[in-house]
Amino acid sequence: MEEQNKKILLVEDDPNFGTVLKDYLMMNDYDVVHAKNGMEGFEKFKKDDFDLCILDVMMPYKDGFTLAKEIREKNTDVPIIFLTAKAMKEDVLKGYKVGADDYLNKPFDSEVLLMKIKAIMQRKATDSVADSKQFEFKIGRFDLNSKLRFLKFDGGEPTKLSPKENELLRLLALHENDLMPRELALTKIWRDDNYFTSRSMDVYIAKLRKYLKPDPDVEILNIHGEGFRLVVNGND
Amino acid sequence: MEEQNKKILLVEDDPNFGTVLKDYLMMNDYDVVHAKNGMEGFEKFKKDDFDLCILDVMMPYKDGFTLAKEIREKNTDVPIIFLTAKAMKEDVLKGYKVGADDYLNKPFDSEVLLMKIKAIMQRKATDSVADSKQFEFKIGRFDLNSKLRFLKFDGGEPTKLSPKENELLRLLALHENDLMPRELALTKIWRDDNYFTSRSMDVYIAKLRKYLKPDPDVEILNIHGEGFRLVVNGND
DNA sequence: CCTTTTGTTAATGTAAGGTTAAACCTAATT
DNA sequence: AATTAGGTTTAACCTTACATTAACAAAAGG
Repeated sequence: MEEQNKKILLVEDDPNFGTVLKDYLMMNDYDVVHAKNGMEGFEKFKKDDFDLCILDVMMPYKDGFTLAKEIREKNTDVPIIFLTAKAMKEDVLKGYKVGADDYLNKPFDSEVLLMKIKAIMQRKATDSVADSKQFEFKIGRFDLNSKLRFLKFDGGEPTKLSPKENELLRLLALHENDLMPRELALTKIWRDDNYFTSRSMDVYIAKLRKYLKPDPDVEILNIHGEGFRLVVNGND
Repeated sequence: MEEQNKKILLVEDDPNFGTVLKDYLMMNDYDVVHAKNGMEGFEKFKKDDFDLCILDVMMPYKDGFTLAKEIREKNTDVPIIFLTAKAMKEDVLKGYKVGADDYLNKPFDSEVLLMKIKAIMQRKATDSVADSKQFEFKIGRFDLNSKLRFLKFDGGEPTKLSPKENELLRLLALHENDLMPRELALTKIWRDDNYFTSRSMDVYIAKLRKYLKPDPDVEILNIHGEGFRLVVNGND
């Protein structure tokens, strides 16, 4: 099979500008889905898998940041580029906190945008080839469905997991029996590594341990100063 | 564990601005090497491993782009951020072509730079997990897993090792049956060779001997004034 | 011997992790 | 507008893990 075009979600309320941009991107071999506001953007995001999101910051109903946060809850990896008219410092900072990959001030040159897109895609390509699209895990007698965010014990009633619980358990599961470095979880899930996020993470470890208690063969061990290790005994 | 600070190469010809920026970065826990021009920048780059390069574009003798190209020839991965006074489109494009990770126009807000650095480092954090060196050793009837920091006797329950215990035993294992000079451990693990670190090391030797007691064929011998020797009897 | 080096144990101080509850925030509902 | 609910962060307090230092005993080696 030939290489699939990259899919871009473009959320931009200005119909003229949006359409022009969409056409321009499509001319450059990207598949583009254009949403006219934050609401619609989120709906479309849920329905499909995108390689990149380009979000206007100022939109009616739901601004770009809010949308980005919702997107991040569903998907921690997809790159996000913000478009903004004003280059307010707080806005930029806010953007990076939500996990922006880049930032563009309107009006911008479309070629520049194209280069940024290329650069980001390249990073993704080299970056996380490995930690792929894996969403289902067997953890001892548990089944974790990371896409639907639930945890089942012995095929019984599923326990719902919050986004953070889910992401953390997923990261641990990806490294089953191996070290999952603190730093990794903090940068990937919390997008910041400081005293508070670190404490927050500990709180979540406690929650997960509680969830995992039913199976005595499953445990989360700490490696002092390094990180955590999800071990499943009895299958070695 | 002594978490290593990230190392940044800063190449900036304006002495005032360069110094201020360097200090600011160092205050934020980065190790910064400051070069005053492209030539010097490349020399310093070759001499060390950096996690990030911040290059001024306009510099005498060798501009930022040329330097970036040379850096890319040596290292395809290290992230590069360009600083530039003028926001010429061609420059931006040129930058991305050379493989820039980001682009900042002077004057810029230092907090913004900090966020960009963080964002870039986060992206990098993902792939650095995998690199496997030598972490597993068989020592008589023991198995040392130096990555997960545990020691197993006869495949039984693993004993957890502290970072220092682990490093020291690993060094001994690397020199199994051979002399492991005091000085080596002190400079590699304690990063200082004086009376106190030396005594500290002796304390750790005592701890290791205790751990290794279960196997009578394994012992740590002292070579007076020289160092220690991890010997495994019965397999020669 | 008698000085230096090493062996060992215990005491101390600090940092990291564990746990629980309260505070906070935002979205959804009344 | 006020309330509620879910999710997350912050705070407080406690426990455990580590590394260093001190103190004293025992070997080594000139």
